[in-house]
Amino acid sequence: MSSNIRKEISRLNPRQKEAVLSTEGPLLVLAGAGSGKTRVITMRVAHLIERGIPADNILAVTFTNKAAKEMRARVKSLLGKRQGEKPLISTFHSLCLRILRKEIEHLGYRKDFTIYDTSDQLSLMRNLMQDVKVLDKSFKVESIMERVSWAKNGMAVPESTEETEADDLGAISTSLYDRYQQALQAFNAVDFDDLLILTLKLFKEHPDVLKRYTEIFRYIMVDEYQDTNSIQYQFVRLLGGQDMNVCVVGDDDQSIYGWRGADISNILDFEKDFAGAKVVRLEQNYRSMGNILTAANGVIKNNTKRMGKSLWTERGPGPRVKIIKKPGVEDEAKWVADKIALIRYDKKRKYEEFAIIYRANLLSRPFEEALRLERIPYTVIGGTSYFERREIKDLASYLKLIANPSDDISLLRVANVPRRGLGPTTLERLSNFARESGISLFEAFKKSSAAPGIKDKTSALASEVAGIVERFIEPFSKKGHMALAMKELVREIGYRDYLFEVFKTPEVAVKKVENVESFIDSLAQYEAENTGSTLQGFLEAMALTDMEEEKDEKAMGVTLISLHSSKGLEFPVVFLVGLEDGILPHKKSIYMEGGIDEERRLCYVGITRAMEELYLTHTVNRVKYGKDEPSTPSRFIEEIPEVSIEVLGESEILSTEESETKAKSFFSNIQAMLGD
DNA sequence: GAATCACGCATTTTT
DNA sequence: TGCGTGATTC
Repeated sequence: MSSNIRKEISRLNPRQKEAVLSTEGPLLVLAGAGSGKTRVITMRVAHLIERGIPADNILAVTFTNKAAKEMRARVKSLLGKRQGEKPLISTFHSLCLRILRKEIEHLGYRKDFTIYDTSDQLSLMRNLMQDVKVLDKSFKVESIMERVSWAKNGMAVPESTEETEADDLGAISTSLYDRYQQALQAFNAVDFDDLLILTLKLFKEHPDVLKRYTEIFRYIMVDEYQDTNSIQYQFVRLLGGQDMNVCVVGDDDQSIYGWRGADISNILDFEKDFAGAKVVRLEQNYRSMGNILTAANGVIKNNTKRMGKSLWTERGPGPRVKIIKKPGVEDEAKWVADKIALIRYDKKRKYEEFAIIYRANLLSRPFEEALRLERIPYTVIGGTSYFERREIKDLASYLKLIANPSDDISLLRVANVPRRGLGPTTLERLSNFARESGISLFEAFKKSSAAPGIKDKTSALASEVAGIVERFIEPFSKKGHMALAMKELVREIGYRDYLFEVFKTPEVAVKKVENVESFIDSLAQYEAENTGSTLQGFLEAMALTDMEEEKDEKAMGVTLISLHSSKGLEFPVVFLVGLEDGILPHKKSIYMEGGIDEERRLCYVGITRAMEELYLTHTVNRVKYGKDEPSTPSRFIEEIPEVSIEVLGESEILSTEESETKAKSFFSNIQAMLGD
């Protein structure tokens, strides 16, 4: 049965094999783009199991659910008949949640805490700002929340922020930091940051607990190590224990999340930080043709702080990378659309084989228009296009409240949903009442008749809300009856009518009602799939995994995607568009320390998405916020070795390379015809 | 409470 | 330029 794995391993290249077989001690696998990284990780897991390591002692950590899911599937198929062996493959956040659910009482928290997602965080912060009366328009809740998050993660404020307001923003953020954290505790809630921070705290303050986990997770693997922040780094170190059988896999050249806390020095300093570490470089690329790799290597070698790596391939050089200059954005977009139509016809490619990749989502517009004009199907990935799921949030807040009545933020959210006459003034008064009496808002709702300034009628409404919540606690705790309870809840609060009342256009309202239905369905599905299903469990799954993720895979037509989201994907034909100074590198990054380097990595990520053909486009004039402004080609274009590129002028459609092959085939066709 | 207007803002994104 | 937000008005 395990010969299957051995056979698979024998097919690996020498470097890959080394990475798979080096199981003891710290190991850094520098996995270049397209070097078969996932293959190596999954095979390493399989190999450990085959070697007799109990699956329970193996942990693989990823950043996204998608990555975890894929890895699980691949390990499963590798293990063949030994599928009963299930190593833990999880995201950082789910792993920490798992640990906290068991251990958080060591830190003085309650076990049944609620998880606050980004929008909960923002509502909470908004409330706090109102309390402190810093509802100064000059500061966005988002920027304050961002600062607080940095502080929580022990991160220094980035150098570049404009000095003047930086101090004020900093001061306000620090003043809100404590209040925010206290509020979370009072609401029996933790945010995404806390999941990691508290677990780290737990390990630091309770060596006995840490010891238990180091004894369980004897072999650890971390994917996308270049994206780890300081907390995650410390977490990995601690969990590594004495043995330090820690294998981190990543690519410093693809570190593009510095702006949200990822610390590239984690991977750069790995050898120094983990004594006796071994480094394996995966440089053979199985994705791209030679010229594309030459271009990628040429660009990235201009970064100074890096481990050093050069991609190569056994495939031929392939066509050269084309550089296209167009007068304006419409010309650029039209050219790309035309080119796609042409290549599709000439080379019998599917639309799905093309991608248009840009630095910022707002650059997608002209391309969407050009594609629509030519009737070319496309899918835009990411951006704000995801529909506003207000209805889901509303209902989820009810559920959160039922699971945890101390959750003031959720109560505030649903108090007047559907509208029942509990306006801002009433909520303000009840909040004050709660604060002064040292009780939760929920308790205040129940005792609202005692609150100052609340009329009897209003008080009745408030206690009715509390009543609904209380009445549903029991039905939701009954095994296998949650979906039913949910339906009942929707009916009881008259949520459908509310949706039709709020959304004027019936089509929109119908859509919303459908979303509600599918939300109930997903709850039913959750119940069906999980034997020990609980409301808390469902809410967790909801917070930690995107319920909609399943359907984004069936992207149809040409893919339009940002550079960031394109990481990890590949396409036969890639158009990297808007390659101009100010866009890539982005003008805001220019003044940030290490900003240009990160932009260069972004460019590298873009280039390495292409398998066969790569087109880099830029314009002479670009419309920016309505105004036409002259643009300069990206400095990164100059860094591409000339041997690998061919520059097309403003009016050319075909490169000389392409004209030549076209001419050749034209002549051979003529000859064939004459021969007949 | 809804409709309208003026204003300001405008990378990148996952859990 | 175009969108989303918050204020203003009926």
